[in-house]
Amino acid sequence: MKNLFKALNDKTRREILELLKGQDLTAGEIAERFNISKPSISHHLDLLKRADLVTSEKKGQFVFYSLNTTILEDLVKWVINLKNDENE
Amino acid sequence: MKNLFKALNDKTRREILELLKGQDLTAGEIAERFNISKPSISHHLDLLKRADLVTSEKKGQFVFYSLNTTILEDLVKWVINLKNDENE
DNA sequence: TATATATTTAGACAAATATCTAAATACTTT
DNA sequence: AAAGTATTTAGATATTTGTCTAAATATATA
Repeated sequence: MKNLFKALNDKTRREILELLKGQDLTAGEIAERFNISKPSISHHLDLLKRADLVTSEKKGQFVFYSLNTTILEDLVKWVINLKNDENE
Repeated sequence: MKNLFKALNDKTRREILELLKGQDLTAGEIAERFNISKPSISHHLDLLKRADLVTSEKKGQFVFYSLNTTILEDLVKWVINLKNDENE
């Protein structure tokens, strides 16, 4: 959970996730969408990967990134637990 | 959303929310549960309040804090949106 | 093989963050 | 009114974080 909350606590990273919602993209394609250097984007992608929010696959010289939403189930569970037990 | 993600990105603050799940507590009672100074806890409570995750009410010299989970609905919506549109 | 393209790694730096102690503020009690 | 309790505010400091440029690595192509 620690890595998950950390990864989500950045606007750029959240926007990357939203970009990947529609399609898989290469690191370069992702970087194009932001006014941020490629190394910085690479760093954000690394954090997203550590949080298991994205997966990556190398194809030739490109690295394709994909959204992985299964991990978000844990977040929803955490929230629901907080809401449900509130009045017990 | 910015304040919400920020507030949740800290173990102590998440634990404060879990404490408040069962009952309202004063700032001092919350501080007792952690090996952290009262001013630091006060600061955490301030961040939680800014994120609208807790509300506070002064009663005499005490300040009671309560959990507010309604704001978490926004978080769940954000997650669900990310999950749902994934393959459209 | 040499050069170009894609991406990551390394190192530096400024800004943000979590923590502390000391002091200020607010309320209660003697 | 003075002293005690509860909480917050202020200011300092070490750590973490987001960003950059330069360099390294990996793959493709001429």
